[in-house]
Amino acid sequence: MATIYEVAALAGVSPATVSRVFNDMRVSEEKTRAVRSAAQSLNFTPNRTARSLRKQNSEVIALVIPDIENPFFTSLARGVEDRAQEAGFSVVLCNTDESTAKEAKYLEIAVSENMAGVIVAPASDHSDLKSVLSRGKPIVSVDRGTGYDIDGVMVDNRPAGRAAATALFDSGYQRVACITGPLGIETADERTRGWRQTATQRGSYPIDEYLRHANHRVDGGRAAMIELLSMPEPPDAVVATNNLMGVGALQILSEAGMAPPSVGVAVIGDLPFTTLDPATITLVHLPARNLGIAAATMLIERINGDTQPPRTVVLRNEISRANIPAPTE
Amino acid sequence: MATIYEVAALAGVSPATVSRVFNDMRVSEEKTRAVRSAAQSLNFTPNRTARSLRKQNSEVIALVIPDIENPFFTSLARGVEDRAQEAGFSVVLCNTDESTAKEAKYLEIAVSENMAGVIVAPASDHSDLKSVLSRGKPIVSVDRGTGYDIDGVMVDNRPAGRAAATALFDSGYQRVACITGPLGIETADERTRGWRQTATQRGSYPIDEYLRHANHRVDGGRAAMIELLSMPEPPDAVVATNNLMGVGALQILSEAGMAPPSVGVAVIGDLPFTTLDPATITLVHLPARNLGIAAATMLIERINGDTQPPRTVVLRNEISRANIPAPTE
DNA sequence: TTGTACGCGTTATCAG
DNA sequence: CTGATAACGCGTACAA
Repeated sequence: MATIYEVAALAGVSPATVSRVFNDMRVSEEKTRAVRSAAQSLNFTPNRTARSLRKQNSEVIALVIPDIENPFFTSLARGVEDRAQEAGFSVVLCNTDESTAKEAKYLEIAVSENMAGVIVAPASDHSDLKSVLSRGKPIVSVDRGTGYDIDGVMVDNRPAGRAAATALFDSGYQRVACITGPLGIETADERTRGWRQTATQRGSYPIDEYLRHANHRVDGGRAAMIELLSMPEPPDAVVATNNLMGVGALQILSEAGMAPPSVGVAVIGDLPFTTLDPATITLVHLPARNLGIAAATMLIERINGDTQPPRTVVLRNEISRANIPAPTE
Repeated sequence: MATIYEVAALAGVSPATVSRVFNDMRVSEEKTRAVRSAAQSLNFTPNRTARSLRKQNSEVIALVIPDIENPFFTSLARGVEDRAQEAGFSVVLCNTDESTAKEAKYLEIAVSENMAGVIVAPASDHSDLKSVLSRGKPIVSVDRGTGYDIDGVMVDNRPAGRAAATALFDSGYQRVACITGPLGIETADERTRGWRQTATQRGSYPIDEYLRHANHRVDGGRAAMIELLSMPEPPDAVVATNNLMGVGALQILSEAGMAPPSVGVAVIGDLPFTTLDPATITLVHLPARNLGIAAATMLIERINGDTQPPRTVVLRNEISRANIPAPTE
């Protein structure tokens, strides 16, 4: 691996001049050409580690997410990437697998690798961001809150929960259950509250018996749906507070021959890889990609020196509502 | 951000000793404690950039993939991560968006950030890996070949194409079309050859008229399926050579009221987020996660100094065959 | 415009 | 076992 010294020697200039060529500083035409051709023939590339050590920063931003197998987060990642590319940043993804330990490790890596900044979708509401904050690195949270006073971009979760439940009641369903995520994950908790609010208003059944906590994946949704179906008086509709659990619930219903609209289903999030008839199911769309774009935009502003007080931006979500009457009992 | 010097000063030892403490070298009990508590109170963490510059390597491996929104690759990523974690490596993901330019950039970053090695699922069959190879960095390719003589792990693509087509003919379908990826992507080309072989043997129709090239995503599958359906004599079955195009084809068929088994569908790859009845559709399962595990295993061997000649391992895939007779015409 | 020389934070070498 | 010191490869005052 060639260094600027070797390039300098070959080009007959000083190392500093080589450095200048690769940093767009004033260098005469002539020497520039000499340096470039020398670099070419040695196939030299500036060593980012050294550069980063010297300049105390780099052009890459870290995106830390809890589940890389969830299309919601990959879509968010695309948003971040697209925005970052425009601004000349590269982005590396770190998957925490919903573990605050792995999360802490990746955050640690991000700062000690001198990355320009980090965007984190926290694994839980007690994620530890101190390693980043104490170093004054720019950071913004997406999707979930953190308990720290930092930039963040979220969706309005409670209204999403309300919208999902309301759509189901409006269609004529009577007992609307809810499959939600683990306790301590803000998005799940808030969506659940939204569901509970409207269920309390519009339903006349023991609401909290129809609430199930599951892991945020397909198998969680499956297990919860099975439980619900085995109740003495099963629900006739269900709200899933994220996409994957929605898929799980739908799978179980399909396998039981109770696919919508036989049992009503509303999902908060998108189902990009299904072949379902969109008319039979209520989707509360989450703007995952825009979440990523917004987060990247804020982060880049901070990296460029923006110093205003922390902001939280809330993106609206839109419902694509099924208008299927529930089957009369 | 504290340095070993500050820690050393506070602990009353030399910087070298601090370094030794953080590298598990022989240091007396006493000084070790002093250093640790000093480090604690300064909340010091070794600077990875400096360490990496000095040691000329790091503990992170780069995984470069063409489409982070494709569940096949995220599943592969999980395999890589799980294996890497065990061995004490962290992995960062880089999304090339099927662009050899972005790919080259990320490979460049990987080497110039002194990463331990890279696993790449090449964006095309003329991907440029020179930046990595010329530096002697360990590298292994997954899923797709490269034209370089390096370690690789693949699936047996042609048999997969044959299996998909065969299952459809066996079910009684007559005109089996094929929706495949862009030319120049080895996996797609090979699977197409497999389809063509059996179609030539078992079909009596102008085979190549029933071949469509599409991008590797859902919209590609949709567009291709629409084209096929608008033929004067449409196919009565179709092979999709990857998961996303399969989803696209299925969406169009569902929307047209021609869902399987009305029109036969075989997909090479898995459909993790569908709610389809698995019995109506033929899946040639691809061991994405195992691909990742195998690749990571090989890479780590190289990182640890293994120096045998490059190997290619081929993973078998298994068919989950639908046994639905085609509707009689 | 160009060159010299120092430092970014660590680890490795060499004495002690 | 411990300490001083020289790299690792680059960017940037400072001087010319």
